Amino acid sequence: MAVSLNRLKKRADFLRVAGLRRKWAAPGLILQTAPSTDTEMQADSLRVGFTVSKKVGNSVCRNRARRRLKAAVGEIFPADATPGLDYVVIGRRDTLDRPYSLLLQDLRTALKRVGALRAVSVEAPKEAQAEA
RNA sequence: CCAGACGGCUGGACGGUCGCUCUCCGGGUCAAACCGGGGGGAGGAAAGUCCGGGCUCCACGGAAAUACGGUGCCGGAUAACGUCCGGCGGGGGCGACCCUAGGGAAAGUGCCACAGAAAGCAAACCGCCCGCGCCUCCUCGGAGCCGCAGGUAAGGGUGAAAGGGUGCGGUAAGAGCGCACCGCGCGACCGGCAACGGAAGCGGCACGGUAAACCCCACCGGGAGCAAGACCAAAUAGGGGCGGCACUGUCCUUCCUUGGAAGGACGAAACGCGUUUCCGCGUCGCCGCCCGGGUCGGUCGCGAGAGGCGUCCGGUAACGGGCGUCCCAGAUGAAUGGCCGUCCAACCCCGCAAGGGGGGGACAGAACCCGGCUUACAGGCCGUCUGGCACC
RNA sequence: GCGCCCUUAGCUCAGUCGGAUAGAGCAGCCGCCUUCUAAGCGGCAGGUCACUGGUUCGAAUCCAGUAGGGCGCG
Repeated sequence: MAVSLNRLKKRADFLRVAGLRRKWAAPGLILQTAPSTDTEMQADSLRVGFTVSKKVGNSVCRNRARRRLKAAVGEIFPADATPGLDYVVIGRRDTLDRPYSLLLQDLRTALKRVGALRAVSVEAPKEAQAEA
């Protein structure tokens, strides 16, 4: 079943997700997660935010990196990401040149290593919460 | 054909698939959400934010002045400009053409290091020369050393710059002292709207440079910026009003009908929490409705414009005018794309060549809008012109 | 959107209302001292003064334009 995606927009949310330090750095991207604080959110939805800093390049490069990440998230998250969490995807310099198939793999492994991959069953989020 | 100068245009193409945003139509809904279909969707620089405007708010009696900042040959264009066009002066190039912050230094002040005698008003270090004095030599005419008083700016030397240059005359030596030419200053008059150009004649020549040093003169500038500004408006906590329920004691003040109402102070009680007594903490009415300020959020501002294209007319041109035609991005953690395929260029390699292989698009992303400037940029195309070579 | 500042040796900074050799400390190299090292002493080298133009006789300094970096306000 698919999950509906919402956008993370507040600076405070980004800081909160980064502050939990639950992250995985893949060659093409970095993924951070945290339990969502949005109580009104529905059970089958999640929130994603994107960060591409000036280290990546000028505005054309940053825009392109963010669009590729958006496309990758739109392809993978509805089926494979655990709902009820907030995610932050951070672009790197290699996001621009990395082949798209590898970028998708990066996102899957990042979801797995961060403990938010739905295909690994329901155990993973509990472990993650226990660690936190 | 080679080399070069100037101006303009362009800034990959096609297809598949999955998406985003705005809008229109149809369906759907109380209204939305949503579904289907059609259409629009980054740039010449969107950039830097260096100027000029529109727009909005604030301030202000029209405004002027001071301070501060800016501009700075002349004329024109323009809403305006530090922009553009045309012209002038100066410099560079064989040339097409290019560069040029280019007002005022006799309004005043400052500075011109080192070197040099002297650096801004004339002055005189080594020199040169006349005269006088002393001494020496002597072919008895003079020559030389030293000193004193003067005359000089030719020569030497310093410097970025030393108060016109060259030649002839002249003189004790010299000197615009005189003359010729060149330069310089003033300049009647002529041409030009002007900047400026030409120029008879006059002047023996003075008035160094620096204003991107202070400054003077002329002109321009009120301040802030779409996060401007306007509107709608949640939860929570304050403020105000109305109504209902509850309302224990003492004291004080005020008002009115034995009693009650309003406000204030004090303590207690009550209620809630900590299991209870004790003790501690919290509450001083509670509930409902309405009003106002205001935050998150949302809507407007927000794209028909100093607009694009075509054509005609005026103007050397910048530009202006008439007519016709078109509607051409509107996001807000921020859309305009992700992926795949084919092809055409740059570029690299092999080859004398035809060709073959690799490779993969430059700079760069709207944020209220417009006019410029500046900066970045793989390349491609077009036009005008200059110099040279060859041929007719 | 608006306002301001900085760039000088490998590093941290002087010099910034113009004047000819651009300085200081640390670091580096050489020598002295010491059994050796550190410290100390003496010496040496090291600079397109961010870049490009311009003004001036003369520019790190003044002016203009770029590039990079930093700060502040809403």
